[in-house]
Amino acid sequence: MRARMAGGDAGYSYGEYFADKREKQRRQDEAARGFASRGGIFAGLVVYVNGYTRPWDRLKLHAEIVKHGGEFCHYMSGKRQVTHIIASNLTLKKFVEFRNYKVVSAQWVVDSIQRGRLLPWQDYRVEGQGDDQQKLDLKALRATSTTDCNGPDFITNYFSNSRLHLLSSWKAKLYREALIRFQKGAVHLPQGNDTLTVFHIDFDSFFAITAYLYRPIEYRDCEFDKDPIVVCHGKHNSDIASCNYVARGYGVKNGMWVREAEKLMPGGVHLVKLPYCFKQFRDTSDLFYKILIEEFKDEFGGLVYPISIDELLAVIVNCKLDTAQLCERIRQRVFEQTQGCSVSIGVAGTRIGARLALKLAKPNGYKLWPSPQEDDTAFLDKLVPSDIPGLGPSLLSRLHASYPQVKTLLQLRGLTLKQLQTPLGEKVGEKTFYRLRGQDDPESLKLLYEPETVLQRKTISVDINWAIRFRTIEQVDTFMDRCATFILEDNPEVLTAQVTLKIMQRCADAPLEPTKYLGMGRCNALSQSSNLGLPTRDPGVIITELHSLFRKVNCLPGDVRGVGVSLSKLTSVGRTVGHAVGPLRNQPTLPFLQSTRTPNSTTTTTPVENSRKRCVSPLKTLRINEENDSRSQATTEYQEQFLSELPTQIRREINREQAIKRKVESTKLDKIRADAQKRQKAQDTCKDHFLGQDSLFEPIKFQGCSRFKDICKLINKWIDQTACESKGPHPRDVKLFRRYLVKLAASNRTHLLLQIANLISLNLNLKASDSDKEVVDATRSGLQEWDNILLHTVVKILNENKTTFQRERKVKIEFDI
DNA sequence: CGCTGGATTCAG
DNA sequence: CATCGCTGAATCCAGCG
Repeated sequence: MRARMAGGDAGYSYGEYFADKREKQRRQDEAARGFASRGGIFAGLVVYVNGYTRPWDRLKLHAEIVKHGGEFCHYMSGKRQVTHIIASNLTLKKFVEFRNYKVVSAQWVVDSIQRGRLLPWQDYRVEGQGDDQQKLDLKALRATSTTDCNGPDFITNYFSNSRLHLLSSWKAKLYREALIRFQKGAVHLPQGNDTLTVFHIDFDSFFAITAYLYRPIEYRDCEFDKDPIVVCHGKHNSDIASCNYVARGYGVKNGMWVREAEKLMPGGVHLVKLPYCFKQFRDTSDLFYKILIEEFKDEFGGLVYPISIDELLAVIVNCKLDTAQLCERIRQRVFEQTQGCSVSIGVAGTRIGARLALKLAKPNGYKLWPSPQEDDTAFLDKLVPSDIPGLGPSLLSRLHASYPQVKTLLQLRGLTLKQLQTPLGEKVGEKTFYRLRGQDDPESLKLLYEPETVLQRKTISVDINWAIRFRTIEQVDTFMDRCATFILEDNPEVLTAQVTLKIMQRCADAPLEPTKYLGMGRCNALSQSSNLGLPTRDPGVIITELHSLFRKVNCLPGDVRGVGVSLSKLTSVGRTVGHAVGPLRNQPTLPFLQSTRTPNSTTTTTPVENSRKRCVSPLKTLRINEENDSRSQATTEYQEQFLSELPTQIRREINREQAIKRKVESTKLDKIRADAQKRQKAQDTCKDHFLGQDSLFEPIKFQGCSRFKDICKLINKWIDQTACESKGPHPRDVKLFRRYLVKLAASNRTHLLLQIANLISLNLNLKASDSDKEVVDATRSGLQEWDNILLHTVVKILNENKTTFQRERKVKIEFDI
């Protein structure tokens, strides 16, 4: 509207006028650039000039940039992808506005043209100007940037820059894809008496070569075969993700800090530090697998098993081909199609043989391991103990402590099985014993013979141990919520029955800020887990559990340096066979734990499924209320919602056997009391960590228990005992229970209250569906009594504390969007 | 003795 | 400016009934 008024000519707006002007200018630039200078030093750059500049002004800059192949941009429109901004000085406001751009002085253009190549822009970076107060404000504004773990986008942003997350998540992806390939059938798996030829194929310094091939223009001068090259984020305490073989020649190793690597450089040798290029890592890996899966399988009938982003096993059953020739062919194809990445290959009749042969083949070669009949001592002699898979730094040091004289691999092979097992443990000792003899153990053969079992994930988790800094417990809670949400969104099909929280706690004597920027420093790893009883993917249930677990580990928020959330005892919400996440090992026999069918099919919905859905629902109801119209929701309506989910209405399922089992298992109330007293005694003598002076909360006791988990167990036992009797719970016990709940509410621990409500609801649902038709009458009053307690005591107290409850929930809801 | 939960170790 | 120290599995071990 404003544009139309301003423009003199009706129908020709400001926007259109400038669009025309820009287009005209672009055509002029194109012409000025001419044919000869196409591809000049600024090719691919789009430059914007902000304000007054020197030594060249805007006009001169425009002319020169265009002349040398760059594009000139007159306006910072959001759509245009400006790569560089030229300015002499910036107000802080502008600096903030341009913080995601490369802001350089005009001198950068002058010098680049003079030197005939694009100089590193970082050397000409322009900073913002302002007084200290302004700078302080600015600092606060940056603090909320991508390295603030309390920001909403932290996890995503962190992971998109983490090589280790790339490795893990990529492996998960490869496993999923391979699982589908194997489940599709039509794959001829090896049989017990087949002869295998195993090809272990691996890129030579994958990240380094890829980062080199796709390096930014300012690094164009380095050479992969001459210069020591590493991939890293920073310049001092940054991990080296990958280094080329030239760097390895100077003693550089993956995982080393850049500062250490620099120290290894002889005088005059410059260590080239390339930035990551995550997209190309992924694309190159995709291409690698594509080449091997399609071409290799189609031509030679090979099976492909994933190992990692840059590594795989290819297996041919009863192979009659020339393996050396095959290796050359594979290597050549990968090299050509990736335009410069070399892979090495180890070949053997066993996995371990192929693995060891690969060690000898690297870099840029292939090696055939001798057959079992041949002598392998010459091969083993070229390897070192750390080349044996499974022997890492810790176990090697244990070995060294036990046998200081044993240095070489052959000496290691000289040890007996017993001698290996003493320092390494029974299993690892045995595996090592066989590996030293070129033999596979059943464990590692499982991937080849039963891939579906191995490729199936049994736990899923998120771990973040960098940039973790909290001040308040609310921040910890929020962060755990985000972790849980991240996992659930990443695994849309899974249900979990166990959640584990791992906290990295700063060692008491470790400095508040470690050497590494935002690193975790020296820490204790603390973990706690909790069984949920029934598989669920309700964020509310999982989040509440995590809050409770964090309080249990008893770590001050300020000392948290890492957070890990892990879900285990997984099942699938799955529909049919062939799903990525299927039912897993040792499934409990309760009908609830079996995968359900498509939920919206009314004709096939059984009472069992009904009750399962209801089991998880009370919390959901609460959530929906809160999210939709929490303010206007009347208490009565709120209770009605809850009431509609109560088990009395679904007490239709007949399961005599389970009802009997439960009765047999249920214990006497006296025994429960005795247990509680015993625990009380134990607590009086031995100070529980939860009761320590540093405890975040004053402990609240119920029946002599203060640990929330014990209390939950106690409540379950109490229900087990009294719900199936005609009398129901004793009024005095109910009174005590009520008193406990009120205390919980009064101390703002609404999440625990919620957990108890959920726990009782789950238990009652279970009872209701277990009840035999004949005992319904006898059990009705006990169950009804418990329904009453749930509704009129637990939920009532929840309602009375809705304000705190909402405050607590509100934080969570933000992340559910 | 077998089971469970927590800690440690490794690989890539 | 730093900097992006993940994740799943196997194993071990203490404590329990």
